[in-house]
Amino acid sequence: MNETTHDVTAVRQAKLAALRSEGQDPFSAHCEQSHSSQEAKHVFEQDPETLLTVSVAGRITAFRLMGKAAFINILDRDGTLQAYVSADGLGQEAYATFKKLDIGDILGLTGTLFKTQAGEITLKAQAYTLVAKSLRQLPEKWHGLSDSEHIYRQRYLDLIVNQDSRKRFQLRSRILQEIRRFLWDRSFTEVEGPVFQSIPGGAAARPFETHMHALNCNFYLRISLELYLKRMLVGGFDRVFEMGRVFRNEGLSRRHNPEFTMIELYQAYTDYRGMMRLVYDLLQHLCTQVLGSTQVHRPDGLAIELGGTWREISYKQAILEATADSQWFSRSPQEKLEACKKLGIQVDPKLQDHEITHNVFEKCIEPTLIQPTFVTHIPKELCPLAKLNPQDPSVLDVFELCINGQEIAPAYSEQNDPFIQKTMFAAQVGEDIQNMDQDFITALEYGMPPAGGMGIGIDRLCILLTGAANIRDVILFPSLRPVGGGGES
RNA sequence: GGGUUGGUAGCUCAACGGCAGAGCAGUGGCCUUUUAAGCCAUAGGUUGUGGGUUCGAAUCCCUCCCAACCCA
Repeated sequence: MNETTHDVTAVRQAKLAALRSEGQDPFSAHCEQSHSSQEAKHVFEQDPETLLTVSVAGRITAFRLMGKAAFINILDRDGTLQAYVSADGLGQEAYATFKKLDIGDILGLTGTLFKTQAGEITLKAQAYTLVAKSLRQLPEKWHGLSDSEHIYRQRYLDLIVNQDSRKRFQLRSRILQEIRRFLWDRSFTEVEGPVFQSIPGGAAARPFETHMHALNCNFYLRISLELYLKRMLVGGFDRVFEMGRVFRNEGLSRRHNPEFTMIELYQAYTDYRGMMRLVYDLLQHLCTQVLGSTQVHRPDGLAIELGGTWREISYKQAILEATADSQWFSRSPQEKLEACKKLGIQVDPKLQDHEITHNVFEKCIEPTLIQPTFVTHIPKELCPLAKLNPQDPSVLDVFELCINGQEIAPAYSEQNDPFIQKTMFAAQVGEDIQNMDQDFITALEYGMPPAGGMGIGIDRLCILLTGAANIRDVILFPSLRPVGGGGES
């Protein structure tokens, strides 16, 4: 190398050019992978005597060169494998070329397995193929990447060098897999509703708007999965679920990303009580199948126990306890606002009566619900899609499952009376009658079976189960402002 | 939207008004059981951006950009 040795990219491009001039393809398409790193270790442990030839492939993450031999670490989908590469094994000529490889290059390696003096299962290389020359320098091996912006913008680097991150996203995939398996085992059908909706229903949230040229009209991105899954109930799919992305054009925070993943499921001929059992069983399934434990730990070390019996409390009871006021629900809005001040929470005085109470729930109660808690029977004003409780028609036959100070899963006895549903919608949309999903009412008029329904925030569930501190730690590519501050102000 | 903190070599971090440094990575050597390999040598900087104060600015002040945390 010459005067440009300080520029790593230039050095590597020179190496690339040298390989090409020798007639080698630095991006060879051919590479055999008979075993992953962990599979290779496993077969060796099963039978250390037989000299089995294996082919592994992956990225060089460490290069320890010692004259006529070198140890390298190869990173692949399930971990790392050490390889021992020597002039003896490869031949003088191939070894001379091998020595010029870099950390970051992707290789295929073929050889036999052995155990080093230090006891590590290692591949003794007989041949290698360079399949991708890396032209850029990887982040440091020991500290990895720690700059959060860098981690989110170039997640691929985070995944290469930060093993915690790699494991967390593998765990997320396992969680999704086991949720599906759990529901498939209970005869649920997975379906897919529309992302573009002319009336974004099923929740109260500010939607994203977009224009569809083919139909020359505006659509919203869905904010919930609910109304189309209920149409599936009408259509006779009496156990359905959808797991997918929903979009809410609201704030970003430690707990919110504008696009996030939800699962919603609907089971006919049951109710919110059935959903309680289902979500409990689901969490037990995830604990045993994915975590191997019913206990999870937050970043601050606090333990959350997901086994055993979960606490259940009614919304009203929770409010009475939090406010220490047995007459709370007969107080005037002014009295409630005064009480909120004493509780130390800021509440917008323009809010309606039930919204003031709900502020108490969100700010004083929900954050304290660390261990799993079913909060049942929320006031009817908070949701238009659930059935009223027959004994107390001011509340709904619903629960919100709270864990880790967050709402993880709301579930309802679903409203299937088209007259009540229409009244509830009308109260919600007020004058904006065109914002009512009339086709949904029509569907209910054909008859929807009684059903229990539930939504689970997958990202929050992953935060809980992986012990993550931030929603961005469980979303591969979280929403960020484009580099250079693109877009309007 | 408000407040706080941060942005320095490829990465992780020092320097906090007076010559911009270290470790790893890189480059050139030595080294056939290492594993944050080791030893010797060596290159690498428009200190996020634009302005200001100053004899002198990475450092102090202001604008803007990006991010994190807290609050709304």
